[in-house]
Amino acid sequence: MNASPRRKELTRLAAQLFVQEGFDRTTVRMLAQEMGIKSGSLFHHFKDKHEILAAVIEEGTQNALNIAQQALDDCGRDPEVRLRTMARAHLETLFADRNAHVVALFEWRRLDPSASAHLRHLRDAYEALWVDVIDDALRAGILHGDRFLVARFVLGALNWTVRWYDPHGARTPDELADELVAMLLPNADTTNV
Amino acid sequence: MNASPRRKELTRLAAQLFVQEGFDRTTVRMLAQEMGIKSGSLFHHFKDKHEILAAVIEEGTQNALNIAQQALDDCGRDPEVRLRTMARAHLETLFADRNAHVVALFEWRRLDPSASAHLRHLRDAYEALWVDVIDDALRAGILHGDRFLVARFVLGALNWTVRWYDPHGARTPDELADELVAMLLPNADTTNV
DNA sequence: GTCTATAGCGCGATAGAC
DNA sequence: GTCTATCGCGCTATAGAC
Repeated sequence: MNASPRRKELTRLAAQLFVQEGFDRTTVRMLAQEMGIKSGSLFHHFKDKHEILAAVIEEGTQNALNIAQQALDDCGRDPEVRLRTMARAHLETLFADRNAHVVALFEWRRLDPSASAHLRHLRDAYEALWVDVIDDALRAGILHGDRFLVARFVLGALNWTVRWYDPHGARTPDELADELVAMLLPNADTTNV
Repeated sequence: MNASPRRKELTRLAAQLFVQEGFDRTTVRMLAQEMGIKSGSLFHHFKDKHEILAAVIEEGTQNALNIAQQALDDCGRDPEVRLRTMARAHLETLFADRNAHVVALFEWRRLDPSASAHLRHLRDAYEALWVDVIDDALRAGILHGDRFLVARFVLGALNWTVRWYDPHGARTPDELADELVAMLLPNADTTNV
């Protein structure tokens, strides 16, 4: 869609507010103030408030997809390494890149139906990446269970970290990802990472 | 607090709407209609909209605590069984009992600070139950990792099921709980449940 | 305990000047 | 591309009759 640098910047600021306050409680006046303009001017860039949300979610999901794909391309073929790579990439987009991916996960239901239909393929592509990696791990015998269930349980564990994890606390996001993988693959040699 | 049967019933109806629409998008007019009264009458039972949320969350957390505690009391001392029991109890309060516990998990941040402070001990008690069970599993050597991290990962995986699991689909909530435990304890004999 | 009526406010969005 | 000004609506909550 429209991807002017200005609009990109506004989308980035919107993502921050949507994470802090939630979409419903974020007003167009708050968004405008954060962007240094008046609320009326916002509607020159976006046709309505929901289009801002769609832009944030598209950005967040696309970014997660790009980062995960890139990381997978660079990490070799070992199933355990690939699993750890995906977990790290996921937490990186949630906590380092920040905001847009969190909004995509937690405000998806606020999308209007047409935007949701348009963005579903992006989300599905990201989930497909995960199912592939899980599948490799299942075939290698280092994980067990139904591929879709395992993928959703692992993603759930990762997504929920948004609610309790402090990225500036004792553990880095990478360490947190490694702890999750270590819990799932107790027999692997992960003590000397 | 005030726990008249009438208020209990209204709280139950409110929980349903809060899950369907989210707290912010649920209006007092919608709540009143669902309860068969006019919106002004609502404020005879609750001093404001936030007090309704606090009542729902208290109900949901207390109920989760009661059910989990009861289930643990009845299930013996085997660490694996206790873990499975907790997972089943958690999904039962999310999908069978329905609604109030879901609201407690997903709308906690909408509580005003005083209500949040007042209810924190309930949530902590429930989490403490989980950490105890996880601790037993760690000491028995059937799970590995940091007690708090493992508890939060497992709870995250369970909580996120609200976003994708259909309790009327192919798997019952109990089966889903068992699948999660089977993923975590791959060496246990769970094939003949 | 529920009603009617409405106060008072903040919201999303628009119009037209610059 | 941003401004000022404002419309029209729906929201939470209140007041007072019944």
